[in-house]
Amino acid sequence: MTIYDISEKAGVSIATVSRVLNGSSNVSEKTKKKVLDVINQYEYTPNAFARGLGLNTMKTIGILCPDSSDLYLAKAIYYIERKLRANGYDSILCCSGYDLETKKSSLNLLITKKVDGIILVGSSYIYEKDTDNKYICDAALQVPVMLLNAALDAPNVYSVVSDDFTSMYEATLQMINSGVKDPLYFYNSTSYSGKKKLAGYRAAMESKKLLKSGNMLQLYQGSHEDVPAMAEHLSKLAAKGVIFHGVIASDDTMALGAMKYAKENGLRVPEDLAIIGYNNSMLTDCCDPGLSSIDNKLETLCQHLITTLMGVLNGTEMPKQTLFSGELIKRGTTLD
Amino acid sequence: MTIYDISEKAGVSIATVSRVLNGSSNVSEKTKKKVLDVINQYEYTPNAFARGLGLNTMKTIGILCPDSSDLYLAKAIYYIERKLRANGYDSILCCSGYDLETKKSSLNLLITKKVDGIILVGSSYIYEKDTDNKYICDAALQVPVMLLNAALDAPNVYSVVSDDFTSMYEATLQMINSGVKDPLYFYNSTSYSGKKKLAGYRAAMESKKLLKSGNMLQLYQGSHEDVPAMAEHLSKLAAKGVIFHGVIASDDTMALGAMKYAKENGLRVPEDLAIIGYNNSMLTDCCDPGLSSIDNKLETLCQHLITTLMGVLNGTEMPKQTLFSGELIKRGTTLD
DNA sequence: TTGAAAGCGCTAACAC
DNA sequence: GTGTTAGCGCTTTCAA
Repeated sequence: MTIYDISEKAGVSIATVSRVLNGSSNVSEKTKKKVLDVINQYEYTPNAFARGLGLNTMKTIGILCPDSSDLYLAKAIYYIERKLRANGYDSILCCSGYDLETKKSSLNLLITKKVDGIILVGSSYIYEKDTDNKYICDAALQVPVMLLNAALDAPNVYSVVSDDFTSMYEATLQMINSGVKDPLYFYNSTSYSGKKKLAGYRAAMESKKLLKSGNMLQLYQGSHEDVPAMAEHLSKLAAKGVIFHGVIASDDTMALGAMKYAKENGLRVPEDLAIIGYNNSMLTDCCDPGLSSIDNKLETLCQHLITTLMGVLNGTEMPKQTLFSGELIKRGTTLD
Repeated sequence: MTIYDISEKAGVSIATVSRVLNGSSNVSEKTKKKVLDVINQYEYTPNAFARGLGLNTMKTIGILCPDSSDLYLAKAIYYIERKLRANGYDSILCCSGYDLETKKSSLNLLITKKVDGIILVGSSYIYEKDTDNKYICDAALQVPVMLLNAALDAPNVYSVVSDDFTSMYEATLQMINSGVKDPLYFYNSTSYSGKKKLAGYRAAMESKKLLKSGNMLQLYQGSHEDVPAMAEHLSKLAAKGVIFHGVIASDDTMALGAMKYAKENGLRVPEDLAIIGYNNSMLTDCCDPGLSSIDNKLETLCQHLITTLMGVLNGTEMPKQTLFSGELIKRGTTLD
């Protein structure tokens, strides 16, 4: 069933059918009804490819993320997909992995598919070296590129980020002020946002003249989901004689690693070991006591990102970068 | 830049360019190189819409799931997306929610987009009443429909399921045999697979003549991620005088609810309360002791589902339904 | 208010 | 081994 069939059965031209289909005003009520009746009768739907070819768009946005099964990224994808759909856009999902090369090829693939815009989910897409970020600038030559939780100053690239520096800075201060003078920073990523968080911790510690040893900065490099391995990392550290009465983790999973370490070593939480996580995910309620964690307002970020993207696609001038602040949600793993 | 531009610059016809593009053998090495050089020089990529229009396919599969942020579904989507891509297919992700009406419209949307096949992720798409499943049969009139963890006997519908009945049956027996004579079944879904699990529990209990009260079947109806509410559900139950020394949960999150209940009520796990979860997710390592859980081989299921879909798309005869068995992974929350 | 016709960029059948 | 040409189904300008 094509537009020709409908036009024939309705006794009008294909142009008129097209007008009805696209809600053009220049059609008499009478013809409109006639056409609509035929369309409904035959349950006709226009061919999306032909329409795409004519309009040069299929109203589709490419979502690129390193790993859609990651708790945090999955949540982001969920929000983004829903909000895109509410704006009449579809989303092509593409998991790129964490390698620069596979990221590049995934991004190119998306471009090839003629998406109207691209959303890079997570901070891992931005690299330290400018030359490593060129692949994003290249993509932005074709379609607008949106960054969630990462920032890059380049034409046609828009960034929506959480103020990880300040969140971490304040969380660290709060822990120090509650009496923990030796909080350890436990992280697993040196991505764009990873660096901001680390800097926030450092700044807080240095403002109190408490950063005395590099041992307080612990980079865990195993699997992002392997809680026992995280716990073991801390156990080994303690066995080496490093002393800490608090852990500030770069995400909730890492914080659970600290929880497990505490349990295994007979430490009371928060009295012997205070813990703060990041992301305020469902994991915060999965342990006992509940995990204090930083809420970085993911849904707000996603909402804003989509709003910005829609504006850009409409040709409206939009802010190149937007920053939202986070908030520490206190549960049972912090003192005070 | 179109195929015409390339053909002109290379001094050949568009048919030849098309042949080179599609790896047709009937092109001399010399012309091939000539064309390829021009293509590379101008970084030409064919227009996907035009190709889609001609071939009537964009090699895209629609993935429908109720909630892509759900731990289990997110994992499934991840596997599916990767395996599709490995087979040269893209995926359009669409979150439908849990309502029948929104499921219907999401499914139709996907059809409208002319996807080559549709994957329904999770058992919530299948209803008790046959008439409620008609929307799936309708969709299957257009494109093959794959069901993950649900089954429906209809033309052009293919099902890949985990043997939840047997898994639950054996898990229950194992708990009974370890000495727990009053395990409670704690569930939150009456979906296709939810029913299978429940039936497995019942069968095991009845085989041992242990199912004495409906109180042993506890349906929790709150948020799927609200662990404290789950714990509270059990606390209230215990307060009412219902006695149980084991909990078999329909997923790991529910099991964590039981863990929290135990903690809050000073019960030792597994001595006073044995617990078994389902899905063998990352949550199993998020608590102390580690959660015993049923591994339903999600990656295997997904792999098989994609293989089947690819076969169907190639016109190969494929099994309409495939069943995989699960396995109880014992950790610290079970006796014996 | 309506219709005719020219693209949109590609594939594939057919001719040479 | 290569070129010609007829679609694929729609949108949109231009005439009427």
